[in-house]
Amino acid sequence: MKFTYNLEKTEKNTKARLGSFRYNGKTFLTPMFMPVGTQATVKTLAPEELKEINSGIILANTYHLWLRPGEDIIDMAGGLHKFMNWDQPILTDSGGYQVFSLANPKDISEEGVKFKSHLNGDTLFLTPEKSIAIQNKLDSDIAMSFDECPPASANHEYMENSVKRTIRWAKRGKEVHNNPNQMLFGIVQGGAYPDLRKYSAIETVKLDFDGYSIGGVANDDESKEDMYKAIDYAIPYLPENKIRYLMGVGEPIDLIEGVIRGIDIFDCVLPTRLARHGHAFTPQGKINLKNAKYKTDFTPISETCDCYTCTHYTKAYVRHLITSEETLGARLLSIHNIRFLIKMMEDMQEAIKNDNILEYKKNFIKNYYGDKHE
RNA sequence: GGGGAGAUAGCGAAGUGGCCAAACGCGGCAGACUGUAAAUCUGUUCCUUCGGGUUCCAUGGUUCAAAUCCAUGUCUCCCCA
Repeated sequence: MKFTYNLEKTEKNTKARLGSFRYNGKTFLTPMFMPVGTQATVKTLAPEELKEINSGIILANTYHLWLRPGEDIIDMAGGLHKFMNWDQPILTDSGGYQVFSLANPKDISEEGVKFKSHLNGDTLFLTPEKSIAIQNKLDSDIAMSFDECPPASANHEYMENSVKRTIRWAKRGKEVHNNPNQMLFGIVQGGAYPDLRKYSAIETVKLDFDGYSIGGVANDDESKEDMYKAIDYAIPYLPENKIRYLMGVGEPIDLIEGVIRGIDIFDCVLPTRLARHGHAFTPQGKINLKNAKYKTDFTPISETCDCYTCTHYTKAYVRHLITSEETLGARLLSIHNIRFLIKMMEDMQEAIKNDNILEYKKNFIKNYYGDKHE
């Protein structure tokens, strides 16, 4: 293992945690936001740009890299870090989310999951053993157990069977995991059912992973309340001294709610996807730069943001790039949106130190939603 | 000068008697997006007090009914001299 997690402190009024780890001579603090680089790249951004906005871990995807270029080629390149020129931590998702997005319920068996390749329609079969073997070869720092990520709308019976199978899969994956430099995380499922989240957490922890994640949230039409409850149901059963990772969550308000509930790391495609679609996070809420009203707005996206985009360019210019489909627009907005979320995490780290995260939340909501919310 | 083709909503382009306020694409205006099949997808785009009103180069005509048929005019493009 290339790093170990240290829990530094827990905030006085909430379950928010400040943690740290050292990697390649640098110290990283949690709570942390992980930009998503599915295909061994955070879309439109170079590693230097990610470091400049203080990114820590990034996420890559087993399924996508398995299909292209293939784990053997990445192995030949000397592993994912060398291949993509990233010397900070990498977490690889297991392909579990692709069970949700690419497969049908009937394609899921005890053995594994049948997929149709999104590239050429080939029938593929991914198993827990295969997912871990691929991740071992990719040589990421954190591998994820192969899980099923069922829809939030799944009924109790389906969810219970799914949770139990995911635990069996986790066990199978752990048994074949053999990269000593790589941590392996377990995934808690169970939807919004208290008994299943508890059961999943207890049984997953019994398998003794290097960290734990909460998955299956923010799928389909799940309400925010259900998502927060899912976290609350699982957290009490997770060990204090291990990283807790809430998978796939990245709306600003959800990051705050997650941190307050005891989550350490998050990943989400939102900042980069919204960027490509012309949206920007600002302290006063999300804005759509494609809107005509920004045509002649020669002010930065955010006056208070320290990112390269906000310190050098105007809304009108970024809007022009986006509407002209110039790739620099997506890049500048990706820089800004990721920086916005990372800055939130930095502010929350500070707030945890100062035991005033509830005040941070209150102020954030007041600015972000104004009169529209709470 | 002779022969031919055409003029449809912001643009391109279907439609060639009724099912046409008029397909489709682009552009415009908005919306969605939470472990990325996602630089994608959705809605909307003549006017309207939502009852309706006014359109398919112009004018006149045929018809119960015309973007569609006929006549004349205007303009555009192509070929030959």
